[in-house]
Amino acid sequence: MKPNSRDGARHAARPTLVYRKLRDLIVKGQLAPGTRLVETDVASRLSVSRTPVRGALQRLQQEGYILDSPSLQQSRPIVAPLTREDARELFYIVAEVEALAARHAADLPNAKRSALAGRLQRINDDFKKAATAKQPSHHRLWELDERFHRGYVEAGAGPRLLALHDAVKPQAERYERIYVSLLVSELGASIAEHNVIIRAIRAGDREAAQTAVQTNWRNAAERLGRVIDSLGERGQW
Amino acid sequence: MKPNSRDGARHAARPTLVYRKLRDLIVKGQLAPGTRLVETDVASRLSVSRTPVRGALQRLQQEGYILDSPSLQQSRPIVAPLTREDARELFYIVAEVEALAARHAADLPNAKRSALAGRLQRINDDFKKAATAKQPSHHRLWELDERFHRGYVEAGAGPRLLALHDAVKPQAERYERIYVSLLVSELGASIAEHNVIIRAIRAGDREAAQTAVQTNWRNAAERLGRVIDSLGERGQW
DNA sequence: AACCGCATCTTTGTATACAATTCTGGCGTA
DNA sequence: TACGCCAGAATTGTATACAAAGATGCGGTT
Repeated sequence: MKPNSRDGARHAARPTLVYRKLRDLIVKGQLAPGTRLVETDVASRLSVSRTPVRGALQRLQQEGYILDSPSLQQSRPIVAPLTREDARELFYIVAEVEALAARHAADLPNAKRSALAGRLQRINDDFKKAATAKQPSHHRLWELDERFHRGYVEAGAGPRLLALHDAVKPQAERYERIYVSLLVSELGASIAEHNVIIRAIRAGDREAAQTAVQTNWRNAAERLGRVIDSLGERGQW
Repeated sequence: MKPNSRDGARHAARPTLVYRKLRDLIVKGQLAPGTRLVETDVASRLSVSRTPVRGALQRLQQEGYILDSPSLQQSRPIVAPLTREDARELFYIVAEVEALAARHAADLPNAKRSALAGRLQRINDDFKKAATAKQPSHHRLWELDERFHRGYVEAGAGPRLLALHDAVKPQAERYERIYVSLLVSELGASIAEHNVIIRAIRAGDREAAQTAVQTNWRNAAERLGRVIDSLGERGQW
């Protein structure tokens, strides 16, 4: 029984596929915080052996998506819980990472910078339109916000910073996805903060760009904190 | 070698031992940049099977100590090269990570803050003494600088930020270890910058603390960049 | 009924066999 | 000589067998 006998199509490494699949399930909330992850279960569910699953679990653990129960000797991984404190710390980290990228984006040569600013402006305009629609689509709002931030990160970050961003950001997404519905009412603040970012990048003012992004994420952290307070934490019992 | 602070008195798992051993060899430069890491070689050299080695290599790769050749299908890991660009990006990342920790340290209650400031002051005084000795010990200088920074990071960082710091900082150490001998002449600047950090923490001024740490590391990046220019890069050919 | 001890089951850790892929070197041909 | 091709070696990828550690539950004793 060799599952790889006839699947010669796309060549993304298998452990990476397992990793992505699990990460996706965790980020989207399908794997609830606190869930035990059993190697053999995951393996049979995804039709691979334990070996690639093990690699994927190690990666996920290192990035913070799963934790080890402090039981000695053995590992016993569970999906990381979502707590108010963790959210706050995480958002403050994202703030610094993206702010550094924005700083570098503001240092780009003039032509690239104004092209970037234009792209961001258009995304933020769409964002505003989507936010003021009668029935705002959560998914669309989330996607536009994501694209906005990704825009300057990709433009300004080097390979290391980009890797760090890719590792950290999806964990913030875990929180955003759960609480997004309750944040819709405060979208006006986001739009205004985005505009400050755009202006700083267009002006090539690195300090202003860095600060504006920090402010945007720190404010988001505070908004999220209030929502978590009212809704409760998940996976902590 | 010093055991890591947060992994307690328990026997470390074997993959972790392999991971630490390899990381140590890389950080200390015993495993030269560019070196191929062959699973079976590492395994036999450390008297374990390929399984735990594989886990260790995956962790090292994810953290950036080793890279995969972009050759298709298979992995073929090599020790990450040391380049001027990488050093710069890395130091700017450390700058933000430690600066965020310093910000939080400056938010501590008064008693803890001044105790911390006192500890840092003593370390920096020792640093100054060691720097002005007739024959400055590189190892001692490096250790005191390390302790200085670790002081406020441990005081201010939460679990996530601390984990991030532990993952990123040793990579900066790779550069520091190689070029430390050429940086001794500029220690005066470091001492002065450290004092700015101490004053900001003692005053409880979060913005000043964050900025002071950023400045310290960005200046270090520039100093290091000049040294690399004159000495050349490693593992890149 | 509550509790303890022990056998068993579950789960993770390690080693190893085998498959798939990539690299190397030599040989023939132009 | 230069080039390309093929066979075999080296290396990584995957599956699986077995070992070790921890959890579970049953039956007996009080």
